Amino acid sequence: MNEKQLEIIHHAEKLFVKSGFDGTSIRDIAKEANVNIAMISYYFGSKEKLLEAIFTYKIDLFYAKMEAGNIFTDADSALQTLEKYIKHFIKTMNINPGLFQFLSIEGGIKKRLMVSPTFLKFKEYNFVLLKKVLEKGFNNGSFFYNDPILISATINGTFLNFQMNQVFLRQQLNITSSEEYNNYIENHLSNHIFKTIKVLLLNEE
Amino acid sequence: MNEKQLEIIHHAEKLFVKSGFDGTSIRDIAKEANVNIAMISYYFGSKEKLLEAIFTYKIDLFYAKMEAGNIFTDADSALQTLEKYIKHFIKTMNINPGLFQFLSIEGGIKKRLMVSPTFLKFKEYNFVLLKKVLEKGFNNGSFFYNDPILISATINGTFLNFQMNQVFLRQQLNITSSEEYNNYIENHLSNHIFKTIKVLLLNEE
DNA sequence: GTTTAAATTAAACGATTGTTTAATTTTGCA
DNA sequence: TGCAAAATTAAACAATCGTTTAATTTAAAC
Repeated sequence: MNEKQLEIIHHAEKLFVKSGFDGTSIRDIAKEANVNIAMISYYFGSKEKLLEAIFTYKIDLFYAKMEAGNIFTDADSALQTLEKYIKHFIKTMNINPGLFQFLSIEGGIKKRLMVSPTFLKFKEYNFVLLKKVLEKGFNNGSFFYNDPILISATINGTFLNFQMNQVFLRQQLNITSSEEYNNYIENHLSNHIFKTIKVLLLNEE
Repeated sequence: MNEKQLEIIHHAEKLFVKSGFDGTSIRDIAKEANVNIAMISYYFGSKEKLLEAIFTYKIDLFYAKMEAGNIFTDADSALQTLEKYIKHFIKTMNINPGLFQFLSIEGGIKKRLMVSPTFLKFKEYNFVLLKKVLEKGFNNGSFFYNDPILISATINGTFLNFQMNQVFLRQQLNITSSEEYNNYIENHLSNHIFKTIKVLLLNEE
């Protein structure tokens, strides 16, 4: 991918996050990326193909960053691995603030199932990874709540809530800058999610 | 509101949930609701005003249903009130499956801040209600995790995740019908969310 | 039964949509 | 330098968008 294509992807993503796929026009993107309207069809084929290209590009970057995290270390306890996973996941996802929200919305739109395969694979990847993270704890008997589906729903959902609810939450938290908000997510929210899952897993009853 | 207006609202909501606001045309709505295109402008003024009307209509219904729940009973413990709240919230919200997702997406779209006041009030309402639910437990010293913002993020987020992730989750859970899925949400998911918040609140460390 | 207002319709409005065309410029290689 | 391929452009394409118009039908009030 050349520089111009990356420029298009970058600005298209920004606009898609802000206004949604259907709420963003090719001309909006062309203007923002400072390219001719025809260049988008020229490089990507169509608006939908551009969406797909953004999906695969961003998701591949995510995969690479996640692998680079080296979450699994034999010396770590199951709980330590879980903490590493949650914090690394949020940090990695938060490199592009709003991306997770965008992926979730557009990947979930029922009328646009065309992009879903890439997104389903992405969800599958995260789910399999989480199951692997939880495995050790279940096997050695230190984790008691064996339901990866509900656990992943809570991790992803809580994080997603902080992206979709930004206006309200920033108001409540009295946070004015985006940087401060992202810091809150990577620190306080990370800790909250980890603690929540931790007490859930360790509770014996 | 007369019968025809309700018909428009009903079908517009259905289509908005499926395809998003920008992904749904006035003609789509008119066709589905079996009315002339001009009737929408005639009754609601514009497409955006229709969106606003759906917001207020559905949210007002939600308020009424929530109040009818009579969550607060002096005889109940703080934990029992919390359980009632979570289960009643999900049951009420799930009367219109996908509505919470739709409200979250369209109410959060940054370029459409015009509808936000209604939605911000709705969030405020839910937040204040949850704070009231948690109050007793904090006051009598039985709850130890005093952070309503993060707690509400986990409750709402986990529930939202089950709406946005429907395709993937139904595949994982091997659920084929929508009814079965909604039952799962109102039973298993409700229990999961309650248990998660419960152990989080009761943990002393 | 007549009158007045409300409801409903088909048609047209200009603006915007995603995409394509055909012409021109730039680039990289022989 | 000359040439073929790639990149870039402005313009036009038909389709669709939300909205309005003006004419007609239906309903309600007197």
